[in-house]
Amino acid sequence: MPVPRPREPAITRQHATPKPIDADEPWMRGLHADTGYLLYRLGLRSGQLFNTFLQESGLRLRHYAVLRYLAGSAGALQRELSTRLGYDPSAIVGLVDDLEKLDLTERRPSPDDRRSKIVVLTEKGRIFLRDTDEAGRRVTNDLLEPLDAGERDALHALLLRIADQP
Amino acid sequence: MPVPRPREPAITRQHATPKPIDADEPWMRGLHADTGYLLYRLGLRSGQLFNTFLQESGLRLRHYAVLRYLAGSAGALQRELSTRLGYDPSAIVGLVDDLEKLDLTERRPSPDDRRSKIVVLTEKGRIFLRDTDEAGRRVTNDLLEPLDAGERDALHALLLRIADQP
DNA sequence: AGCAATAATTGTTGACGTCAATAGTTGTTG
DNA sequence: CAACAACTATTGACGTCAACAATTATTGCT
Repeated sequence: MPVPRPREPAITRQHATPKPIDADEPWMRGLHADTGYLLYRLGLRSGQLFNTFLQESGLRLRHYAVLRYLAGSAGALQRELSTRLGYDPSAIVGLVDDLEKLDLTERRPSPDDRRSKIVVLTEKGRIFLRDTDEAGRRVTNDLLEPLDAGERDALHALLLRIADQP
Repeated sequence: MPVPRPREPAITRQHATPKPIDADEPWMRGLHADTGYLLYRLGLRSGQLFNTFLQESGLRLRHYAVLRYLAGSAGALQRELSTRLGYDPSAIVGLVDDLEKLDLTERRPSPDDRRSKIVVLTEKGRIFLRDTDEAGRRVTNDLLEPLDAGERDALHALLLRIADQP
């Protein structure tokens, strides 16, 4: 017996005035009319590319996110990783476990708070990041192939502005 | 007994020359140093935003993608949806099932091939797209808040160039 | 007629997000 | 200072969902 897949989909708003549909309205112009949705779609593609190049090392994008963050901060509480990367605290546990098993990171006790643990990159972790960085850049180059150098910089700058709001 | 979580992560490449690590190398500059990864991250955020506004109608982003695509093509084989949207054929089945249950789309038999089915937007589907379009634009406006109108256009143009490669 | 290729579909498996519960630790406050 | 609330990391359970393999019906090739 087929269980209903999402929890009972239903259209809430009903329209009193069923205006005629105009095929030239902006919302009718195909998949990529909206910047936000376009961004989502490209993000998917980028993520998939990164995943394929990462999988040869046995890690996934989530692990990479942790490593990447640690590269910029030289030590972070797990709590910090959770909030900054947007993963559940319980997810961080497993990720750091995996990284630790590979000697890419290390858990150190916090001096001022015995509850917290500080996750730091090991030397091996830094080497790993350096080595995979080239592969990552190749993926990005592939993705941004239609743009020239100046356009890529412009894009990066614009994206950074969007990313840097809390 | 704790089962190993991913299938045994392992670093393949080993380095013979352990060069010293320079903290100013580009790959050490934190999370958003790479455009591709930054794109992935923003895509995630954008997707989450879209999902929250969609969830009031019981649909998710994938459903929206199908509707959006159909809006631009006036009828598509499921196979076509699969390849163009990048979802597995088996995923399309469920998505179209859901949309059909809401009378937003309709499966019609293909005249020349009895294996294929043509998915088309119903009138209700078009109305749904029109109604949700405004909400979608609000989401995008929110996301692109730090950019002015000209910059948004520039960003959209750049992203389109990237998206329009096969 | 026989056989490979294709479209939609089903089933299965593993990852993932969410939520609740716990142990150890800290800070607060009555 | 003792009781209690808040917080950190962790574990466990549950439902959802996406990727992959296998199946069925149909088509095209030869």
